Amino acid sequence: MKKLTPAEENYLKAIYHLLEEGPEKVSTNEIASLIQSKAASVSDMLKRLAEKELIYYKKYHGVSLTESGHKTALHIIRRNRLWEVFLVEKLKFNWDEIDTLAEELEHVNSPLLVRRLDEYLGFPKFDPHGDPIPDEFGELSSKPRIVLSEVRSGQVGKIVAVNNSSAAFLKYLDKVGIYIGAKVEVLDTIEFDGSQELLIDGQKKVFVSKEVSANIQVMLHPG
Amino acid sequence: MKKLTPAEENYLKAIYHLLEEGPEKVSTNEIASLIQSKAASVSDMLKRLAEKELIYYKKYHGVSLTESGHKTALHIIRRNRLWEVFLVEKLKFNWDEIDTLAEELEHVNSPLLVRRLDEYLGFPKFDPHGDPIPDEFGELSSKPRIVLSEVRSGQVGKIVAVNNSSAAFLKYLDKVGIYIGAKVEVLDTIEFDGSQELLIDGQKKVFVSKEVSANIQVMLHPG
DNA sequence: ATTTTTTTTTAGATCAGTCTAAATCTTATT
DNA sequence: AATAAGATTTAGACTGATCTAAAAAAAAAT
Repeated sequence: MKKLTPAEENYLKAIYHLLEEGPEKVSTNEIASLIQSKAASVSDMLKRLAEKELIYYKKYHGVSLTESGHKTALHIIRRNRLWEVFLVEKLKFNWDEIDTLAEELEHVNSPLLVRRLDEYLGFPKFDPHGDPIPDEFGELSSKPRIVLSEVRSGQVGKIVAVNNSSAAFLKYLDKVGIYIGAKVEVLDTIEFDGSQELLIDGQKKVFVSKEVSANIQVMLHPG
Repeated sequence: MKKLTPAEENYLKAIYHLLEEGPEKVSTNEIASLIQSKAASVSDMLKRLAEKELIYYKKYHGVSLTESGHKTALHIIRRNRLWEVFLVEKLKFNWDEIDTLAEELEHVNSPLLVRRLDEYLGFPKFDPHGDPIPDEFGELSSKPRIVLSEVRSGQVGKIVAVNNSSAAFLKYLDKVGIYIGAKVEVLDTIEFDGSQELLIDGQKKVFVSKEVSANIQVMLHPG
């Protein structure tokens, strides 16, 4: 486990996030578009990451993470999300201002610093976006929460939290029958605007905009 | 005031620190030895910094900071020292563990982040080493404190604080006649081990080890 | 005032990271 | 199955940052 450059860390993180969406391979172009670079640059980097045994890479056939790459990605994500908590909880940033800052802070790689920060923040389990924070061993301590807008059609989950507690928002949820603990199935996602058709508790169908679904946290495969 | 690379920031900071020692020009070799690189690398970088009008640079004749370079250096130092305070005050690091971490954190350059951090820390005026923290405008809010071990022979100052408040340390200071407010002149510094011969209040001569003098803060040119 | 020593700069390489443009491989279409 | 379309990789170039070795300039010593 040698030290990685910030660029290498960013690629790993991107691959992890793309794999999170479901597929077991991600393509060069997908990575390029996510990290806003060009396919040629990605190709280059993939060779380096493969050499370090952080990814499985077969030319022209996409990549996936090795055990080591997966663990490393989770450590990077851990740092990122702990800093996000710090920025929001301690420095009073809004949760929409923290992404670029956390992206920079996450590359300061000192296990001791991360441990102390974690402790200082009270060992938070979720970041301000509702995403889970991996523990010191790269383990997600609980079933991952996911934002409803990122749940794919056909998947079923349970609503566990909202990211926006304004009166207007909560009143709206109440009106359409969405509440914490409700079972929710995504029936359809409109690609054009990201809006979704939902089935609440197996009975009521509702249509919600992406602005709404992006503020609702879901736990997949509820018991 | 465009964004600088971490390397550029490190060079600026190094030049600033060397100029702080008194001279109005610093040499390529001095910089190289401070930042642990080679003269050739420094030469290269100096060209770039001169191009950006951060330093005055005349080949073979050393460098000094321009107004803009000076201000920039102070901003970098501000970030560095605020993070040092954070690491010690909030994350409970010892003041000897923070240097490399602060070196990395200082390169995250976001004015808003720095302002919020400053506020969160209660607008500290000195870092854990006793060095002053420049304000938002790059101004040192008070006469700079300096650690006694860094005072050169011949200079005179006033003792203003100690960094170590252990009973054993304070008892020792008392015994040799060192106290807060005492006038101190550095008569001699032994290069071998950094120990110093001091003249306290123009009367008493004492010999102190570097471990001792590194824990004593002095204000130069007392009134 | 030469010569020697030291310091500094240049020249030329290397590495990481990126790009554009061209070549190559895969996949979809006919 | 041949070809066109699309994705991916290579080739070659550039920037930033570094290095070693050689050349050049300044300072010190004779």
